[in-house]
Amino acid sequence: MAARGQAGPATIEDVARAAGVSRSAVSKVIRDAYGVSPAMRERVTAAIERLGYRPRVSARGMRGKTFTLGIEIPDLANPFYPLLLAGATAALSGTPYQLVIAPADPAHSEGYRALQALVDRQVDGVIAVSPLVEQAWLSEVSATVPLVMLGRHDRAEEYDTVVSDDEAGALTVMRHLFDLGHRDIAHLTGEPEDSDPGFGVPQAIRLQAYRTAMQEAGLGDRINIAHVPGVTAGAHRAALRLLAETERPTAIVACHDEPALEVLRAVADAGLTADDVSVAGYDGIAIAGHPGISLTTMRQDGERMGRRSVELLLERLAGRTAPRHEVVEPDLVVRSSTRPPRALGGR
Amino acid sequence: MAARGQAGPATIEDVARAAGVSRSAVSKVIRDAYGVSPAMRERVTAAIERLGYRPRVSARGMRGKTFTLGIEIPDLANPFYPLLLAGATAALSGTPYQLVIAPADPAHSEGYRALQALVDRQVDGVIAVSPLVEQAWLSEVSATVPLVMLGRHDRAEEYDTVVSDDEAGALTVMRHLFDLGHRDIAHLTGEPEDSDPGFGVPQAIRLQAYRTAMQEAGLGDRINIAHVPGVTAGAHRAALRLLAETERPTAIVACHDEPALEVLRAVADAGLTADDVSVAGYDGIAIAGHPGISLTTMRQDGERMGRRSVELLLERLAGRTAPRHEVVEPDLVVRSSTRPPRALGGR
DNA sequence: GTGAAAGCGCTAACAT
DNA sequence: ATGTTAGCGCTTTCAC
Repeated sequence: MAARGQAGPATIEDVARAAGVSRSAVSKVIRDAYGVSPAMRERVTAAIERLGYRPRVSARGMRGKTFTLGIEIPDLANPFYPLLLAGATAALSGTPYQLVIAPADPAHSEGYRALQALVDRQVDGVIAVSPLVEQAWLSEVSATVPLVMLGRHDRAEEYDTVVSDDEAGALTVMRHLFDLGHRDIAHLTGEPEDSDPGFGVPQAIRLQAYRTAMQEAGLGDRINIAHVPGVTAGAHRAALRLLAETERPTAIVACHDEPALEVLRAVADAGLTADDVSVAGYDGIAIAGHPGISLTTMRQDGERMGRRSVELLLERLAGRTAPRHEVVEPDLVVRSSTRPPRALGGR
Repeated sequence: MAARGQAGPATIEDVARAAGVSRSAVSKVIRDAYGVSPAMRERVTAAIERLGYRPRVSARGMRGKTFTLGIEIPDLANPFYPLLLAGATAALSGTPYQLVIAPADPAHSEGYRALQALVDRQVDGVIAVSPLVEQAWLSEVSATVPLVMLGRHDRAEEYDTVVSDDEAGALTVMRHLFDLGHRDIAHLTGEPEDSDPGFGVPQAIRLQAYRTAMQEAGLGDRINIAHVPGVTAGAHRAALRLLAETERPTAIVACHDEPALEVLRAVADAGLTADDVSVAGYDGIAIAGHPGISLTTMRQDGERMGRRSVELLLERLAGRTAPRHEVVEPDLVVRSSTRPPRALGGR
């Protein structure tokens, strides 16, 4: 497919020579800019084809765009994130842009590194999913390149945001449990430092909603929060501890689905069932719908969130300057992991 | 953190001026090349810090390396792939290289597009996970940049490969089922075109191993293969069909875990249990260990595979020229989804 | 040990 | 409509 002339891949120069035209002519053709006769376009295209020419993105980058959009993602192992990617990729198909992902270990607040790596590579736009980077730093980054912060509730003037309505979502879960008759509801989440930096991390919002809901239901004294470092990894043990309490909660709400799965595992390991303790998660990952799991959860439309993020970026590249802040509504998916508490005669 | 002088981010020129040295001096410092006095290094470092200078990767790319390794991955939704990424990322920490991921929809044989996008971006090395691209094309690519093909069994002189021993793995699953007493074992896999292009796609190897095992067990006439387009999406329906057969199989082996989960769902939906039909998958994804799932599977060490791929790339960058082909052994994980067939008195 | 200068492959402003 | 040319920010000889 690529027939090279001499050393290394063909350059724009090679194409120009082969087609008997100038470099700028070739450049115009590949960018389909104004001012090329059909005849010339024809010859150039043929030469490009024949030489298997591919423009070097680095070289283009020096003069402007790289046609690359970057997204920084923590923990690809959480099945919610690939949904964002699917949406983002879909929104990009048909455009000349390519999406590249920079993975970032959330544990070490590596978001900075990954985001910086993307910026260093001259991406034309970035999406950040890291919850734990400073707002000021993000503003600084967005002076260089359009930025969308995905999944955090703090708004800034400099960059766009896309979030799900975590407060409404978390309140909906609580209402669902109250409606079933639950009163002793525990909440399982990460370390306080991780959920409190003040810039509206989803887990922090959901935790606060839990508190509010309990208070307003007059259950302030039954508030029971398990802060566990490395939520997903620690959820199993933390849940076992909750289940061993003398006043065992009748329901456990986890800050998202991954730890919720661990809670379900703990319930099973403790020899209990959904009749003994109800479990709810958050995100609506696919496996929650499996009959063996059947986890009640709030579904977030990750695909839509990813898609919107890309669209906001494309708008910026098209010239928009006013910030936009999108909110996506989640919806409750009730499954058999939540049932009335036993005392009320579970079904 | 970044105090800019005038317009746009600082360049090497700005740093040179600020430190009162030449551009090449700065260049030497940032690459820590030979020939810089401690005094100069000191001043330059200070200036870099003060200006918040970051070398543009595009500019560096024009003269040589981009310090970027690319990996092309189909279907991030399959939890096996993030394992590869975790391994790859881990192997890269401490090196000056950054990993970028190019997602590729496997359905459209988009591997070409994603891989090409990476090459266009001048990555210093690529890992390809796409099973369906032509060997010849890969060889061509590897003339430009070191390439590791991950998860395919065809060997080439031009590039390195990392695979798991799929034949041994698939045979092990079959032996496990035979040992339990199963004879009517069905195999669920993708479309023949997807598994047969001749370059050793894992699914094709596993399918062949199934055939071989059945033949050698004298069960050639009970071979029962369901080829379903879009395995994961189609597995549920295909499984229901298998379960409705008059000579219903006592065991179903799926080509990997994702479709196996769908088979489990189908078993439940048909009102059956693991006592009626055993199910096995392949890959050893985490959820297979959940009590609600408990899927028997062959575990592949994805983390190790990702790590080795990166290491092979780094070796190439360090000068190795002879191709290397690594094989990683999978191991059987027995769970409650496989039991003796009912006729034998399943416990 | 340090700096001057020549490119790397493109794009875009400017001739023609 | 087409070609000429001046950089973009860096690395890398090669003099000093």
